[in-house]
Amino acid sequence: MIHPTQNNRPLSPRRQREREQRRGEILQAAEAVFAARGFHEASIESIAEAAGFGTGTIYLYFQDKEALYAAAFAAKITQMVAEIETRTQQAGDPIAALEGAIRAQLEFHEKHRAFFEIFAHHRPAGPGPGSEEWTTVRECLTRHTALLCSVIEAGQKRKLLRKCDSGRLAVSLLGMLLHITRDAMERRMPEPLSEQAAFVTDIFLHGAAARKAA
Amino acid sequence: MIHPTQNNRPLSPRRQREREQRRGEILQAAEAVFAARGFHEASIESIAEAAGFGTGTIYLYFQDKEALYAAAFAAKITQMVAEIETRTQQAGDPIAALEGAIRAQLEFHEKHRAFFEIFAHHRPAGPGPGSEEWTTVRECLTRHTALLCSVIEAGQKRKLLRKCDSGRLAVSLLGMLLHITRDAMERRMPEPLSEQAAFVTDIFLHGAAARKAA
Amino acid sequence: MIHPTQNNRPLSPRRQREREQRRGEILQAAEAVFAARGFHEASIESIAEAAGFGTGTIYLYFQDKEALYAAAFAAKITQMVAEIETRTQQAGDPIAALEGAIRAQLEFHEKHRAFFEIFAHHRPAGPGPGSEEWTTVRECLTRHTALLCSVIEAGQKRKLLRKCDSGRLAVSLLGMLLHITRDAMERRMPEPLSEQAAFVTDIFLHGAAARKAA
Amino acid sequence: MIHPTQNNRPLSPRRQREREQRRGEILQAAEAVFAARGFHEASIESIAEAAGFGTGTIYLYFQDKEALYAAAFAAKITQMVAEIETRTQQAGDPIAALEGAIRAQLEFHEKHRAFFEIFAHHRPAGPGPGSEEWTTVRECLTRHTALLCSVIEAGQKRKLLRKCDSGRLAVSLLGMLLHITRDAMERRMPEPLSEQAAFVTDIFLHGAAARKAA
DNA sequence: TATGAATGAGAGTTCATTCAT
DNA sequence: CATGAATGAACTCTCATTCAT
Repeated sequence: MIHPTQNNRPLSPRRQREREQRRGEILQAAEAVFAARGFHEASIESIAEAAGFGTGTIYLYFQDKEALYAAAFAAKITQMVAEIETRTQQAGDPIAALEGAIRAQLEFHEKHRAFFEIFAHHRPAGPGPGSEEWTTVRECLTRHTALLCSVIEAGQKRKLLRKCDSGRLAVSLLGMLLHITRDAMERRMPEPLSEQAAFVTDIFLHGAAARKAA
Repeated sequence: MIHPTQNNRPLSPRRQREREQRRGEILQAAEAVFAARGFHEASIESIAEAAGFGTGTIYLYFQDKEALYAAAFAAKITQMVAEIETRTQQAGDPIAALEGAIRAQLEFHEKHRAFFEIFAHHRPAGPGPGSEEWTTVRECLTRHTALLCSVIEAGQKRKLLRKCDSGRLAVSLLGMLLHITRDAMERRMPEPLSEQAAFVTDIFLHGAAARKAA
Repeated sequence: MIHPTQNNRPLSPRRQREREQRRGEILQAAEAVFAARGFHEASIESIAEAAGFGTGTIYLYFQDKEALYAAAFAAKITQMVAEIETRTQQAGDPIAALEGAIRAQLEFHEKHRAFFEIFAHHRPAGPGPGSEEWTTVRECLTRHTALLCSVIEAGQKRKLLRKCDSGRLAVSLLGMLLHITRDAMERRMPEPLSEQAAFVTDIFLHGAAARKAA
Repeated sequence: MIHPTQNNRPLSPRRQREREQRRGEILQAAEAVFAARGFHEASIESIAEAAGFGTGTIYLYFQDKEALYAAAFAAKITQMVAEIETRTQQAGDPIAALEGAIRAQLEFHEKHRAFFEIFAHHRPAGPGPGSEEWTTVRECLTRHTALLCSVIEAGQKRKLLRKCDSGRLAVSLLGMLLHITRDAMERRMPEPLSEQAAFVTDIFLHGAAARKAA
């Protein structure tokens, strides 16, 4: 995953650690700049400066701009997935886990608005031949969906959720979350996104149809 | 809406028609190229070539690249909204209208895969001060959401749908549709998207929760 | 001088006159636009519009933009030379003629400020191989200098002016006039240029040195 | 005055010197190309090539084409003013200083014919709001006139020159010098310009009028 | 290893000029 | 003759990437 140095002999653990350290700093700067300006508007130079390195240095750690972007992207998603996972594990039952996941994701979107803008707008270009840099990203996204899937499947096992393709359910739920966030941002809505967690959970579980009189 | 030629006196109907014709050709080419490559990667030259015109010609019809993009975008969305609207009007009751809208949109996504890529990915950057070219686009998107809203509200009036913020419902539904499409495309799923219409309708109406024994 | 039509057979006097008429209109528009915007900033289209013709029409009367510029330039200079000449002929003696010429030129500069800006700034590029369009212009400028020369020579014949190279004197005088105008314009001096006529005449005739006590 | 690199921390003296060096090379190339072709006809690419750099490099040293032009212009004028000043300081009395200034300027025109073309032709467009790049240029030109003024005023103090607006006198003299040069160049006169120094001095001091019998 | 000056391909855009109508 | 839509070469300027130090 790490951009290979010219020289292939193994780095000392010390070197290795330092390298990871620097890579991390760059990633963090990259995330901030990409989030603030978007992919095309963010220049390598500005990222380097933000990270406190020279321009050329970036290329010692990342193949090119796309790879850096993909790496930053992946790192962020990974972090989000982790946060969501933590929350689901704290829940007592599958329904609570689901609501936890929903809430966690909305909170994450909220805490990382700028990133979300990019996340929502500049994604890997189609399935295409796929520039291999995106592979990692796609894997992260897959893990994200998979996480929701497993929560849903847990609910299905306990007969709390309908028996139907959990993948489709996960994708649908995710779509709701993403678009609700996008909408809130486009309309600059002031109230916290997480306030919509209950609504989303409710709709996802019980639907929009009026309940028949019992 | 049409980029004015320097000269403001009215064109002969003949000229007028030809102008619209050419404008349309350019828009079509632009849509294809933008969809295939994305905004930044699409060059004006490639669009001009695709349209069978010289580079400079584009600028006789559109202020600049952004305006062209916005126009292509808006044209497409307008078309989609129209198709959905038609379908909802053919339906007998609000629930059928809802399913019609869902199906129509998925079919549209399917028929215009390439466009969808940008539709989903390169949207106006934030609500911001907005580079006025986007105003049209935003209006179209708003009309799209509004259309879904009105269908939902019709259902609410007939007590077929729950009484809750129709906007939120519309946004949620839209999110499901968008993300399901995205997912299908990213995974190059072969079966037609419209096959998922029933599923989406069902989930949207009745939710994912297991139904209590009646 | 007139840009040849495809067809070389002589035009009817009627046609001929109309042609000259149109050419004149274009020249006038060109002068105005060039003066207002400068050579490079003035577009053929704007000139055509100002003249009330189509863009292409310009090319029926002038080879290209440079030729048009040169023609407009020459026309203006010709006009200026004519005005100066008239004034010198009204004068009783060579000294008065000289002052008349000076005053006439300053007045012309003043009345045609915008033109002067261009006149002073965008002149034929060097002596170079000389793009033949400029020949006319150079001839006009030569006639201008020659006019001053003849006035000076008249003064010399009457022993009112020193016997020395009249050409050099003329060029020096012209330089004073041009630069005084330029200076006044650059400093946006409000008082009329022609007020400097007496000063220039005095300096040109008697020099800047203090006069010895007689 | 030097176009700042993004990074504002001070460069090492070494770097600093090299930077100045390169900047100088570019300026020199720019001067040559601008002089040969004029502002609009000179392309950045041609200047870069003449300087032996890549196109982009120019922009590391100058904001844009205008700034480069202004810088080249200003550098040259500064040099001219310096040469003239030196010469005036070597002179024993104001009259000799005046003649020195005249001779020095003519010599400079001669040595830098190509530059003179633009000096004389492409000056800042009007005083206008002024595209701030020109400020430097205007200051230089002002210093030039001021230098002549001070020489003239010295002469006036010693009663060697008439008591009259020194500014007007300076402008007049400058006009003579500029136009004499222009005329010589347009007519490709072979003899050195500096040969006209005595003539100009004489005319400027004593005028063109025939001297009354003493 | 880190740097950042240099690069140059490539972008969007303009406009003098042409030519089918 | 007159037109003005179409053209495309040419422009300025940017920025990802390289490489000598």
